[in-house]
Amino acid sequence: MNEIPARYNPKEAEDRWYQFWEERGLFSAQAGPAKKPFCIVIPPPNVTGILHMGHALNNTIQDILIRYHRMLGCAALWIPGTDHAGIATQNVVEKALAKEKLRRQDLGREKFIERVWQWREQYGSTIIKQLKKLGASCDWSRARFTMDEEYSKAVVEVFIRLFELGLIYRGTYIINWCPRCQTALSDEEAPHRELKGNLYYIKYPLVVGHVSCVFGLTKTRGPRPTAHDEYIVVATTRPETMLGDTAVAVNPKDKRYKHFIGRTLILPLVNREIKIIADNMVDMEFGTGAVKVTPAHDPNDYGLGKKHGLEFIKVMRPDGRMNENAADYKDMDRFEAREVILEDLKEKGLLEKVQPHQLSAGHCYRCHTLIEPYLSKQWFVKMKPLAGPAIEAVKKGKIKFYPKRWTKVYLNWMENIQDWCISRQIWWGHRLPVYYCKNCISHIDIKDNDKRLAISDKPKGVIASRTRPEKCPVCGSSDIYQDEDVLDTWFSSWLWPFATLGWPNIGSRIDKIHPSPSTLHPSPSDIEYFYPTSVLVTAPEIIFFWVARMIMAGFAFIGKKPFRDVYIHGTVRDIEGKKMSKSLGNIIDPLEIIAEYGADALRFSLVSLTAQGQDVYLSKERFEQGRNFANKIWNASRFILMNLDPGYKNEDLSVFFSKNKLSRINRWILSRFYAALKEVNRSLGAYKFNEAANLLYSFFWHEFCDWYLEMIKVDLKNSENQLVMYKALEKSLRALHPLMPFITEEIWQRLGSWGQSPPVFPQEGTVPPKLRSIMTEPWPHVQEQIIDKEVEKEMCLVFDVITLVRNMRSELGIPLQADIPVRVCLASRQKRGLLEAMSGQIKTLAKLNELRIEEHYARQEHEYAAIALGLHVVIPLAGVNGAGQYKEKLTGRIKETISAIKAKEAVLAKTDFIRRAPAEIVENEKAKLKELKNTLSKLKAVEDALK
RNA sequence: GGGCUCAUAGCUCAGCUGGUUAGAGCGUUGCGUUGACAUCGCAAAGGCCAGAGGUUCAAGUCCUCUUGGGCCCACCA
Repeated sequence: MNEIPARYNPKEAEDRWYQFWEERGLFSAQAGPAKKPFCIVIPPPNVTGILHMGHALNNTIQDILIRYHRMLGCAALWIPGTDHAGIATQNVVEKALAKEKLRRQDLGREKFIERVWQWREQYGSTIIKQLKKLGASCDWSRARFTMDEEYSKAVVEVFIRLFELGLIYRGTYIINWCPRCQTALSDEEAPHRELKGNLYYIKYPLVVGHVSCVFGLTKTRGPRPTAHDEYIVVATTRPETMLGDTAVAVNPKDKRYKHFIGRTLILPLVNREIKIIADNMVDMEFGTGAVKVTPAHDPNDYGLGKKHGLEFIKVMRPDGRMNENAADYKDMDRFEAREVILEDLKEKGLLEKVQPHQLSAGHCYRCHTLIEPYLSKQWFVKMKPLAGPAIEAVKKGKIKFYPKRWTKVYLNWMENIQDWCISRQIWWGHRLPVYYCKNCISHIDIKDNDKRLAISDKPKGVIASRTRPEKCPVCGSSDIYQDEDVLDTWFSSWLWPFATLGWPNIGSRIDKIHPSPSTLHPSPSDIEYFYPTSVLVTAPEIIFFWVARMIMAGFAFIGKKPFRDVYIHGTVRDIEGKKMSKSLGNIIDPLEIIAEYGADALRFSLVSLTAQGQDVYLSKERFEQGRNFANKIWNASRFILMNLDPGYKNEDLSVFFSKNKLSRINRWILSRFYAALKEVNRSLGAYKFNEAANLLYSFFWHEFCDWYLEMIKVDLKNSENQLVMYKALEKSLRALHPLMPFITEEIWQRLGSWGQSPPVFPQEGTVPPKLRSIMTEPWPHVQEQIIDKEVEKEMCLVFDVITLVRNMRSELGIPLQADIPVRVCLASRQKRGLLEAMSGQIKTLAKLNELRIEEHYARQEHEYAAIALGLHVVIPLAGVNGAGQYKEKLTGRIKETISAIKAKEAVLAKTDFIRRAPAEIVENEKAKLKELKNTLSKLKAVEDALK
């Protein structure tokens, strides 16, 4: 007991208590009618993930909510898990293979997938371990992985259902193609970024009559002098795609080009004839008003191509190199081809000019490679029908975003939703449950040399099936093969809130383990009980990827929303406002912070910095605040533990209260505790975590430690003080527990069962065998009747007097060692009584050897200095050398007070104010004026006394 | 092009539905080893709340515009 170290050592305590909680199964929650459900599903981190500050913030918030609700008596379930993260994981494993000089193709699909699973076995739980370090109280027994067998069933089920509803289709479209990952990506996976590019103006020669203008086609003959109508200049940012041009489009209203419509051009470098077409889509203002049309390499041009029946000529291979349609440029990389093509055009005099041009283009969200709009056959989900209920639910407030502004972002995206490209040309993921009968289907993949495309791809001979079909249901052939593609990772993530609760197997896990003995009150299944989940805590980046899609999936497959609230926290940035990222090298590693300052310090600092919806700017020093606070809690507790007398009885506080036995100071601290607690409840209920953190911080540090503990030091062994200091600490620990789970447990356990016999105090470094845990103790209940504004006001006066004396001492340069006598003069008899009653504490805290409390301020000889704040506090000035300085300050203060009085008088002189402002406010202002005047007269009296 | 967001003390930020003398942490300056804590205590200095208009009895707070940061979305050849 008396060997409590002066410094808290988080390292040792944290692992010990985490193990304690986990071994006792305190994280698990079960469906049952006795409690209210509270459920959060974790945003599943990637299996490849390592804990960064974003995770730390995200999971701290969730853990606070879970621990808070657990203490409130809910069945609080936090479902953890990881995401298989298709492309990201495949990339990681491929990198590992590359070290062995292997490509995945060398292994083959099956062997490669085996390797990924191996990798997952070895490294996949890294982030889970790290979450435990943070203190996350997830129910680990329910951990899910999006590639689990059970989970995969949900994925297949959803695919089949959508397919049967006609909401999944296959088609050939321009999609976002990453030439490095060599897969299609959804629009969300190809975020736009600013690029510094050029706008190239290229001359396309006109065919005159039926004979081509041949200039520029041979290298020997240079361009001949040109008349205006001999070529059309088009502007492009991607000249390499010109090889696939099949038209040039102009606006039909454009007078400059009207007479060219329908005429033929020669496509330079490949010498193909292309037509000039007219379309309203063409912006006359941009470039030259004439646009080259490349239907196979640009989404806009694709539309034009379909509309005008143009040819679709692909000039690139999936790896971003030019194909056989690219004439001399075959096998060149797309960027190399651009350079060479520009050189060639320049040489032929066909490059009119080059203009710097800012543009933005899609980049692969996994490897940041510039996306190539690429024509290919992919699978899509029709999203419009799914969006309807998801829009309505948010509009009607059934699902609420915190902060509110994200509602608009969500609705805007949902209302303009595009079909979702879900097929990926990678190996790691859920393979499409689609099979083809060789016999039935002439299933021709697009070859690079296909110039014409069948636009419609009706699924004839395509079988979508939950299990691999033995035979073709149409022709009976057994020559069946499965689609090679896998599904977008997010196609499994969007099922997370219900797939983790056992869908589509509705039977509850609990039912299986503990069959309900009573038919009257059968245990609800997990999904019945916990779904819809309570709140989703996530980052803004994945609103479209994940949040919106989960809402759609919830309505589509369960018929209910997946969660009530969505809390969107800010992005973690460095102190310069840059997003923390590995590549920028500005990472602050949460694990390093935990090692150095402790998980509680990390959690507290993070949360106290997170105003709702604002980004968090971090530097390492920020965590010192959390560490210092943990140390403060530790030391205040240490002090209490050292002074707690085991002989006293831990009685029920309400008995004390009802007898009105408690001293003013004790009533005050309890009142302040409950007042703060009430605010904490309100803050947590509104997801204002920084407010909750700061309320508890300032209560504990500045009220409990700085005032309360200092004051009761006067009479520590008093049984009432013993009781209240114990109670206030114990309750504070419980209120702090969701924020700082480890240190609160450590101290709470050391407090043991004080006052009960026999007291149990665990030894340092050991875990007591049968102890309860603070994490399953009830959250303190706000005792309204204990909140006492009168007592708070009274104590304010006491604090004012002490502060005033200290202030004067400091100003007058009277050292703290010197005990001095002080006179306090005030008219109110009641207040005098109050100060009289508290004089012991006042004398101690202000270091006085004498405190005289008088009714009237009687002017004395020079030996007194004084200052007023509705009362006179008088300090003898004899032998003090700071007096001159003090006089100056006094004059300043008088001036300030006079101007404050003038300002108030001006306000009160306005008839509009008296007439329109609420009476309460007017009264308030009048009272203030009176007090100011009172203060002024006292200040003046002091000034006189000093003369 | 559309939308969002921020601008408050030297620094990083709070400030809920408009109503005391605008707060905190860090930093700065004094003083301090007082029975837990120097990862501490006491005190102090420091703000025309970005700028300009407007609404109101009353504006850091609401509205409009301007300036300057940040972010998101868009079929910006």
